[in-house]
Amino acid sequence: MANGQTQQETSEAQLRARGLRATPQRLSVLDELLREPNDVTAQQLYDRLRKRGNQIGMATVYRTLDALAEAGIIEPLAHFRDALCYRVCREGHHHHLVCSECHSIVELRDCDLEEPLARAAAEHGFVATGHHLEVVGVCAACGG
Amino acid sequence: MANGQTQQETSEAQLRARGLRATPQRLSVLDELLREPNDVTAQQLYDRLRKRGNQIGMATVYRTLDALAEAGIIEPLAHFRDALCYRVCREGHHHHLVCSECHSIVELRDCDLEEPLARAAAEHGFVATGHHLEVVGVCAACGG
DNA sequence: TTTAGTGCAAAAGTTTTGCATGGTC
DNA sequence: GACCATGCAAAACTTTTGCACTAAA
Repeated sequence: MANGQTQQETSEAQLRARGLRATPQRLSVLDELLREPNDVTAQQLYDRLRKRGNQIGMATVYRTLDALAEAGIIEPLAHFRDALCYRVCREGHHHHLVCSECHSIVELRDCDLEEPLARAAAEHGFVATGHHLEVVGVCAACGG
Repeated sequence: MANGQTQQETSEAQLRARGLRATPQRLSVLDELLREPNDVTAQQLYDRLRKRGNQIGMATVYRTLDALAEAGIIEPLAHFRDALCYRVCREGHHHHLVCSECHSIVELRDCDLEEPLARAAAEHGFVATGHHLEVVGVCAACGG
């Protein structure tokens, strides 16, 4: 990491900064999310953590994901009908390019929709608080 | 309607055009969706239909929603974590402005993202097949 | 008459909750 | 030591499925 901190120290600091206790379970969930570039479901996380030998319960996975999402450390994404997915928030606002075949994800940077959308929202009496843009397509590996 | 057809006739034609049988249940689901400007869940639809005296089972509501969505007559939207929502497809591609308080929806027309997004996707080896843009905000009624 | 669609009830899957226990600050 | 977090099991929900029955074409 940039200044010599281990990733774990960073995660701990991140949790404490939001008033959350840095428990082993939370750190392992965050750790697992950090090594996963794509979205994962609570069930997938649970399975991977157990496979890695982590002692954690399903309910804790859900409660942890809720807490992390509330703290803005991860984001919940609901693009697939079966279950809610989560992924860590990388720096900055960005959008996703999702493969409809394999669910792999590419980040699209440089979002310049903020202003025009805020204006469009205002025209309808809304105060825009955010937006989600998701481009669906077929990736090269899947025959795009 | 434009040419003297009743709405029911239109719905029937719409179903038949997709090779679906025009059953009373399907027509009532479509009818209920047509009078609802915002997204509704399967459960909400079921409740309203029963309250209106319609004889329909929950499984049929789900199967009907699947069939209508597959036929492109309605669209499934997954912005809330609790359940999948559906709404009829109005003409043309457009986006939604959703109130995070009351879930009410305003349509945003004039989407000019098609080309730039296709280009951005191509840069990552994707063939873009579509996109979803959703602006979240607080509507006037909810104190926006 | 053929075949798709329906209803019911049971099942599958996801997410939440109650409560006693344990760990963090 | 106070209080938050965890684990387990049970519950609550959403959605799917099997199967016999009904109705659309």
